[in-house]
Amino acid sequence: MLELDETPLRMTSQRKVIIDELRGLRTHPTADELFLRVRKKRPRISLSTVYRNLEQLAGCGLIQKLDLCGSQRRYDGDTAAHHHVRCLRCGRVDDIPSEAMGDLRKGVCKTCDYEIIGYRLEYLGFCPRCRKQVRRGKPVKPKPRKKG
Amino acid sequence: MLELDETPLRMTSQRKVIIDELRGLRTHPTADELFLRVRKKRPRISLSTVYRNLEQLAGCGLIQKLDLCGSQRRYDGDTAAHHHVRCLRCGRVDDIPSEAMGDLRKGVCKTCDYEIIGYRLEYLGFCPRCRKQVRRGKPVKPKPRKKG
DNA sequence: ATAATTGCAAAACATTTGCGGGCAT
DNA sequence: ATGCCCGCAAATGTTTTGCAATTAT
Repeated sequence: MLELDETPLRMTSQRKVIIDELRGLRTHPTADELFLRVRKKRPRISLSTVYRNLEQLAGCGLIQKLDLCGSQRRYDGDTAAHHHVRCLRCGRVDDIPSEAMGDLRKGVCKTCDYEIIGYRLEYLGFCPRCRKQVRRGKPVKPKPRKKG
Repeated sequence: MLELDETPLRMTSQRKVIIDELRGLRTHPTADELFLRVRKKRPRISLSTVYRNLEQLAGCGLIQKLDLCGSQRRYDGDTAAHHHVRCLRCGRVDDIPSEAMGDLRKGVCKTCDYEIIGYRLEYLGFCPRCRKQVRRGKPVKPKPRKKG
């Protein structure tokens, strides 16, 4: 597993607590959930520091930013590609172990223990127009920050 | 297809323009994208009216609220369940026609004409804890609005 | 020493809500 | 006439950013 001291990032205590806490969880917390936990160990830490670090750690490949349902982004200490289950009632998010993938019809999934109601599938790629732009070397820029 | 006059909603001109515009698009606009278009026909309409109507129309089943990648919610005039492709460069979202589902490996999808880079799969259901709550009749409430 | 990083405050964004007046029924 | 709905403005919730002080290198 990639470690903090193998990156260009400085090893601050805040950073270390953030990454340790995140890696110790299997629930893929939002930034503010993580903030509440981290604050128990470092009471003076700020929410911006948490956000900033999550961004940087994801940029270095030490953690993964998730873009799932819901209004808040979630973060994952496991950088391997895998899928997730989200609870429709409490919002908790867990991993789908690869062994469970065959077991995901309606009803209770034996391996992940969720009652599966449905799923959401979104493909990602380049539309016809952008394919050309990308081939011509124009960079992938997601969309200007506001006001067109 | 379900129509406006079959719902308890009043048939205001704003509402009609919103639903017509949305149904005429295949790109699943965000609220503000739709607002810009609708404003050409009704220059005095407000963004809140667009949001409020999208919410109500989705509640009545005339349109569909989408919860895809990205920071903004998108809306779909087609209420049938289906999947989507999102362009990683411009953010455009299109339908995946069901005939295309077999054609979605890496490379250019013949039917939808996107270059497919990957996909995102999220299962939805009830976690072990909430399963019990739901069985006891406790309602599905997503999470209190803020401040615990 | 120097440059990255922090905490705080404020800005930026996306969405929702309160209200008084207007319009569909 | 009733009350749903509109536009406007303000509030809310999430994430980002500017800045001066602090800290890892």
